[in-house]
Amino acid sequence: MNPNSIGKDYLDHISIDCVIFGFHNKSLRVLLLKWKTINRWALPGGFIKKNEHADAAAQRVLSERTELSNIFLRQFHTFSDPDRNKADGNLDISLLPVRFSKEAIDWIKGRFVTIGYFALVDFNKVKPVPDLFSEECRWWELEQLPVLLYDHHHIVDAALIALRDALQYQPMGKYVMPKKFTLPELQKLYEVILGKKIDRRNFRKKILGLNIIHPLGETRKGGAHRSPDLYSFN
Amino acid sequence: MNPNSIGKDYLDHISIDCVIFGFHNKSLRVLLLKWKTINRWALPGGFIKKNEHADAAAQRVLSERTELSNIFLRQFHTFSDPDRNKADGNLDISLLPVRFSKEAIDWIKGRFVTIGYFALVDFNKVKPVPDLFSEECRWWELEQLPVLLYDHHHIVDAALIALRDALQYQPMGKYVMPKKFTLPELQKLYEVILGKKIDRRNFRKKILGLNIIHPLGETRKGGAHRSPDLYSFN
DNA sequence: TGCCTAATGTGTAATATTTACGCAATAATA
DNA sequence: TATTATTGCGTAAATATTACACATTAGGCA
Repeated sequence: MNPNSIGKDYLDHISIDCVIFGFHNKSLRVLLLKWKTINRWALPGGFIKKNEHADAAAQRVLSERTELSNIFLRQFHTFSDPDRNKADGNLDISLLPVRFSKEAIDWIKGRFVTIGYFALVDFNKVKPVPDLFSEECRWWELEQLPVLLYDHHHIVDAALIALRDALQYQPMGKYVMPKKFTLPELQKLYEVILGKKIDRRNFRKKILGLNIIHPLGETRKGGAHRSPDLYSFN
Repeated sequence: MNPNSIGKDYLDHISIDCVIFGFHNKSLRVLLLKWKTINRWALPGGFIKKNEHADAAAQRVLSERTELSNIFLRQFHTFSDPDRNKADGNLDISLLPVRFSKEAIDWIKGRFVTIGYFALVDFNKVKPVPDLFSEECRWWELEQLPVLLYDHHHIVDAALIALRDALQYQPMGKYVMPKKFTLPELQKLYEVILGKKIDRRNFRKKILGLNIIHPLGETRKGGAHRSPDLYSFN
């Protein structure tokens, strides 16, 4: 994003925000940005070009932050509380990057209706990249998020609920699991998303019955006990 | 809405559109507006005031069109195709109401990202009221919609899918059925929303098991055969 | 080397939910 | 009063979900 394009090339008062989910070490994570100067963590987001689809804008933000393309992306809700950017009362966005013009700063400080998306990515393939507003981009465990900018924590909560609902219909493990994985690993993913324990044996039966994964004939070595079989999505 | 407030009191490039569902004579219906001059039917919609929540804007539009308050309302998707208002290539919005200023007409002709809501109302309680752009407001059977403005037909389709999904989780008959109704009537509602036939006896078992309705001890007279019992939602 | 431990793979039984369908009761019509 | 079509009520079959027993395996350790 070009600092000079702020407030000119984009639609006014509309933004998109992405809750990017990854899975690593048995825990669900989201990719966050640390905003400059104000030192607050926030969701990756951006604006919509005057002739751009919001989905395209989200996909653009996603590729910029992760260096991935063709990411699983789904719009889940639009947040329009007129005071949603005032949740942080003591926060002055104008302290942000100095290279913005006064007009651009006024533009950014205005009200934004934001379209929320959630994305699913392979944790191992992501190369986190900060944007113009941020100095750092990294994964956070969903269970241990820092204080977030504005209403972003609320957006994350809503995204998780949307993901949970979606998982009932559509098996989306494909987008978050690495190429090779074990059934216990996949089960853990389901457990953290659904927020409940699942019986090993029933889970196996269910997933294998869906015919969406196949065994590779290999096992994951190195564990303390019996080596679990490795699978891949079809 | 005051014609002079167009393009001034509202957020630019953002609108809301409502798919208002009603149920009458065994069929699902939506409330549509016939736009002046261009004579095309469209969804009731409106703009968001500069300090207004989109939900409030939708509720406002809803009460204006139906003369009802406290309507069941749910946001389901935001439509952002930059060309969505160009689907009607030969349509010139500027032919619309003469009392708008040139600025207002330019504003309206611009791109709009629209937040889609669906609403459930009691058909019998609605008094359809046209808005500033329209000369008529009336119900249309979902199965026999006319050609709609822009991408509104697509919005209706998406709303129906959202309603269908929601009905699985939450019994929403309460909002569309009249105070007194029979089980076969309620069943028909489910059938038209879900798009499939349901077994009478299983439907009865399921609904009664939910403990959301109670018999009134009366029956609906006048039918050609056995009079069905009347129920109300709790 | 061989036992212990804990996790995985496989199977089966119990339970709950969904689906299918038979039959009696009833109200208008002829 | 018989006919007909629809409603109310009940039961059985099929399917899906849940619970749980037991054998297999790999590393740890004596």
